[in-house]
Amino acid sequence: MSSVTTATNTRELAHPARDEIRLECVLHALSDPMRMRVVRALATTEDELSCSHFVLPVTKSTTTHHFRVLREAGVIEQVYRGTAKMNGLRRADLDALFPGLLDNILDAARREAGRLGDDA
Amino acid sequence: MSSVTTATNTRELAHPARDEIRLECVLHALSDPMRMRVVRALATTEDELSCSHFVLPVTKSTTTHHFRVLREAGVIEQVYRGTAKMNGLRRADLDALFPGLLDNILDAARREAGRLGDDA
DNA sequence: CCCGTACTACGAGAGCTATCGTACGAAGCG
DNA sequence: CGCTTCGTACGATAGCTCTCGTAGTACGGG
Repeated sequence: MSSVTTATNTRELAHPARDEIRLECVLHALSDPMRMRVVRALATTEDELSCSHFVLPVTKSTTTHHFRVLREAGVIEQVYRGTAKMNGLRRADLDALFPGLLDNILDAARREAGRLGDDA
Repeated sequence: MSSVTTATNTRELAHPARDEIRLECVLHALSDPMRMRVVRALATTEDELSCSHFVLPVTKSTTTHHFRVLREAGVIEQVYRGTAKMNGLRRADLDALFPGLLDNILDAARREAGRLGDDA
C-alpha cells in the first residue's frame, strides 16, 4: 500500500485540461486525413482502441506522431494498458466546451466520405 | 450588348465549385486565428465586406494570403467592385454540403472567445 | 493624364509538419 | 532470462505556411 498504483500507471501521458483545449488546435488536428480517419473510427465505438488497431498507410512512427497531435489538441485521451496504448475520444470535454461540434464535424466527414464514394 | 459584362467582371477570381469543397481544407482554413477572425466578422452581417474593412495585426500582403486561403478552401466568395474586393461567406454552399457545420463552428468560436475573455 | 487607393505578385526567410528509418524501452510470454 | 509485440525517441528531409518588404497592376477621380 505504499507506491504500487495498480500497474497501469507506470507511463503517464500529458493531456491538456478541459479548459486548456483550444478550438483552433482541435480544428487543426482534424484537418489532416489520417487523423480524421482515426477520430472517425473512434467515434464508431464506445470502447477504447489500441494504436495498433488502426491500419494507416504510414509507418508506425508517423502514426505515433498523429496520435500525439490528437492528444495534445485535447481530442483524444490515451492510457497505457500493458504494452498497448488505448485511445478514446474526449467526448465529454469537447461537448462541454463546444456543444454539438464534434458530432457535427463527424457528420460532415461522413457526408463527404459518402459524396466522394469512400467506404467507411 | 456585345461583350461588356457590366464593368465589374474584369478581374475574375478562381473559386472551387460547391462539390469541389473539401472538409479538411475548410477545417484547415478555419484553424488559423486571423482567418477565423475574418470569418467571424463576415458572419455578423449580410453585407459583403471589403478587404480593407478588416484591421488585422499583419501586413496587407499577409492579409491577401489569408483571404486567398479562405477563398480556395471555398469558405468565402470574392468579387471585385471597382478597386475594392468584396468578401462574403459561402453560406449556401457550406450549408448544403455540411448542414449546420458553419454555425456550429462559429458558435464554438464565440464560446471560446467568451471563455478566454476576448472581445467581439 | 496623373495621382491616390486597393489589392497582387514575387521573392525570401523562419518555423512548423508529415513522413521516413533506425534504434531503443516497456510489458508480457514461455 | 530471452523473444516478441507495441510503441517511443531521435535525426533527417522535403514541403508547406505565415510572415514580411518591395515593386507592380487595376480602377476611379480630378
